[in-house]
Amino acid sequence: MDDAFGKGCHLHLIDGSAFIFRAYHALPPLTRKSDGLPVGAVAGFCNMLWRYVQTDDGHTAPTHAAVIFDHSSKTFRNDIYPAYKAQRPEPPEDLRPQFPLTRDATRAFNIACIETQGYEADDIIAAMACAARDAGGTATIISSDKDLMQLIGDGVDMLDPIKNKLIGRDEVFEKFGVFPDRVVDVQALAGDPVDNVPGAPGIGIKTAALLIQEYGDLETLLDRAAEIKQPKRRQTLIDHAEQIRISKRLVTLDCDTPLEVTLESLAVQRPDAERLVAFLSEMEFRTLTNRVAEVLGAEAPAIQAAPASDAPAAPEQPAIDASAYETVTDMAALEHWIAAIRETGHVAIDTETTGLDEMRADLVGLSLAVAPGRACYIPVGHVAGGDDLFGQSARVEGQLDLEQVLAALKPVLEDPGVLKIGQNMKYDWKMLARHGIEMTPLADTMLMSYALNAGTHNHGMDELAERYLGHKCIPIKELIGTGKSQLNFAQVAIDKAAPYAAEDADVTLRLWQHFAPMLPAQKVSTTYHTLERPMIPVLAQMEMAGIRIDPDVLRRMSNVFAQKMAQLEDEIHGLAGQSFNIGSPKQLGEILFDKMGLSGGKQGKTGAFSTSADVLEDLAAEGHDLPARVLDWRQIAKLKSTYTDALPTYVHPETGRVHTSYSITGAQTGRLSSTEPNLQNIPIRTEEGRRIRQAFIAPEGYRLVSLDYSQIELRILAHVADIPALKQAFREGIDIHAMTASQMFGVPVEGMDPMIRRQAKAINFGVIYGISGFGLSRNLRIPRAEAQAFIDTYFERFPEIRAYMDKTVADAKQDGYVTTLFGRRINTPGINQSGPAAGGARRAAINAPIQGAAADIIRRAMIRMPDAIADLPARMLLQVHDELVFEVRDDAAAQLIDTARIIMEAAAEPSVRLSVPLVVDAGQGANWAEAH
DNA sequence: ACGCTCACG
DNA sequence: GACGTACGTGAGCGTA
Repeated sequence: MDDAFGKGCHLHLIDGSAFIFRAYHALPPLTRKSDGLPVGAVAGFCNMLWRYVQTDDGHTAPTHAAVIFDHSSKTFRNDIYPAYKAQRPEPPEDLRPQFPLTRDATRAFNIACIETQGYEADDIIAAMACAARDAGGTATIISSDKDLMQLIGDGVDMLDPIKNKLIGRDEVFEKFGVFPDRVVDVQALAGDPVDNVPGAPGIGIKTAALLIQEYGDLETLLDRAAEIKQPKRRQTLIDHAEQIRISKRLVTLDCDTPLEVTLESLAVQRPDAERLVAFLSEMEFRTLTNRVAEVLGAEAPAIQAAPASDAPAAPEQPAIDASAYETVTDMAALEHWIAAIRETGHVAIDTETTGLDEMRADLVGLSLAVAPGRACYIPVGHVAGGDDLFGQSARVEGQLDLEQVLAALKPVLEDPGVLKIGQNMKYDWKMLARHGIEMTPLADTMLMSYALNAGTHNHGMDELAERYLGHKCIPIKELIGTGKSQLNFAQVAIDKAAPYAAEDADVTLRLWQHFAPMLPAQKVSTTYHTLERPMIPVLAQMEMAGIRIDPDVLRRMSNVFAQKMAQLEDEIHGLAGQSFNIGSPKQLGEILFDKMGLSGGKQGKTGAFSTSADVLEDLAAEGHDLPARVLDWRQIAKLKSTYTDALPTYVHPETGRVHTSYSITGAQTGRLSSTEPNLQNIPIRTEEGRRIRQAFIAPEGYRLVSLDYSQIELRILAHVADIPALKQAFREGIDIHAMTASQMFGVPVEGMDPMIRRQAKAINFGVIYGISGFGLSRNLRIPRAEAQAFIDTYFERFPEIRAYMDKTVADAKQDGYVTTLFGRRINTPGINQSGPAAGGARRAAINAPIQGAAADIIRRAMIRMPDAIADLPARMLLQVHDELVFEVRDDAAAQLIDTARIIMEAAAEPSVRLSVPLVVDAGQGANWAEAH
């Protein structure tokens, strides 16, 4: 280990957040050439760090150093005084993605990177300065922040990095009129408008210093306020004594902030030349890369403005060898791995569990990887294969205790300076969150693949390993078997489990190394960092929250449905003249078309008759009763089996709620999908189905709130295709379908025939889907020629739409992908095919940027939502593509609606300034039916 | 395992 | 002129 921190040691504490903001404002908004990622602040930050590392101007050189960052805007000070820093504007959009990069930069410089949830950088700096002094060493704070000046004293000084000027007691007196030990008293009186520290009205630094000089300290002053001669000043101090005391607590930095690292671990290390140069060249900082390379004697890789699409030459890597992994069975070995993680600054992690449902499964083991081929498995929950008489299985000997392992790993898993890499991180995040560990920061190879390859292939690990590493993973089936006799992972022998599990971590790490440089090269860094990765904790928390349902409501409905179905069954069998399985399309087809001789065509490969609702509706319209009854029966059967019967089986035994799972990569367009159960397809279109939503309820004292975007896809179309008529209609807030009908058929919007409006609506939707005459004719049940005539008229009236469609398809053909307004990339393989498949690919390409942009917008809203509603007694529970559902305490529903609406309506900004407004409708009630 | 049907946006 | 077709999902059921 490092030597103890003590006499002769000198600690430098660099105020990272101040560095970032200064760099951001000092420099023009630079972007990375290859992909447009904003990097101005990172560039300035790196330059400052480099200058700092290089400078040796006689000021005591540090033996230890750390860069300290603010972690989040909410700190314990908000509990003391809610308005603290409240009016502070959000950091600019182009700065935000740079925050994590500045952490990366710090690590690349081989300097410790420190931040703590709930504390400001200033608090950590104070605690570390105290610790350094208490240990007999000294500290220098690299900052010019006046709030830190109170810390100056014996053994602690400050250095303004811009002026390169030392700030000591005299400089503080110059600024505050008091010495450092009384600075907080002056600040408490004077307040600080920038941070919203109230202080005493009408008293500034000058007056405050005068008062403190006269009375010695703040408490004495307040006690003896009555003696003050000036009447106004006297009254102010008496009236605002409490406010002044609060102000003092706000500005005071104490030594008690918990530190998550030891001073010893901050020993100054020479930057690893290769790593630093690699980082700088990835950022494409040409000048600095060359300079650093020269000074440190490393080779500067050539920076390409537009890297070739073929994969860069991969460094030599050890082959994947499942027998080479370590099984960790004692704490000393675990500590070794933790040290290795701290050394590399990243770790690939994978959890093994007893099942796929992360709300119910138990942890069986964890695997870690720090470098290719360097991985381990930590078994914690393996049991002997056979059950005993009581169905209990014995825990296998020689495993570490789960809680002990997690306690040891927690600091590093929550350390903002250590990147946690996973494949489908949401799963592992939830597993660990159930044990009180909230991993951050995160990288997810599945999401990286999605950002790069959506539309091309799926993003499961086995598939990625095969495609990108040329490696076939050990199939899980080899361990647990298949079918009825399938084991759970806990029952797998440790010597079989370890190679499999550790391999997963190893593969994940290698995939991360493979994908990381491709993100910037393929220009999807911003998508990954702003639209994919931040979804992990947001969705994990929604899923863990779950939504309450009332099983009794569903059971009653189910009984009613059962009776109705029995009744209809009798009727249908009577009409058919025989008994048959109505649920079998095959048997139904035979009854309808063979036995009864109705007209209807054959379908598809199987040669079976189609009995889809379309067909049955046509038959019913011709006056046939049987198909009409079958339609009724099917509707009820669907509601019963898929909803009223199935939903209660998903109620979690402990939470009493239903926890869906969202797939971030489930849809090609950026939409989420929802499984087990799918809560994105709960009925609403028919009255009977809609009632199922009454079973989705809020607990006593709470309400459900639903907010949904109105016509978001048409609005996006209006914007991206730049259609003046459509944009104007949205700006004026008029009925968009009526407007379309009016334009097409030349009828006034007032008193419009509902049928005409319906047709226009169908066309509007058709456009979004890549309209065809055939599709429209079928949807509207009108002759194909008529439908085609509608479409022709539509394109005449709105020529910009055709231009947009043609351009989108042309882009797709040329690039092999389309992009959304926010830069999401959706690949379009098959766009250059010929034959029938080409039509489908073409329509998908037209639809993807529209559906995808809508998905991007609601993702942006969701990512901002937790912070926005943090102070409300409310939780976000569900997302249904253009709708968000919340649970909120009765008294705060209105406030939640206000807040969430603002976030949703402004979600595109500031990345994209839409030329049409986004409008959000809101509702609330005791259940989802009422809220909608 | 796969196709059909149908629930949603 | 023919091909086929609205875009994106997931679940339950019947059939092979």
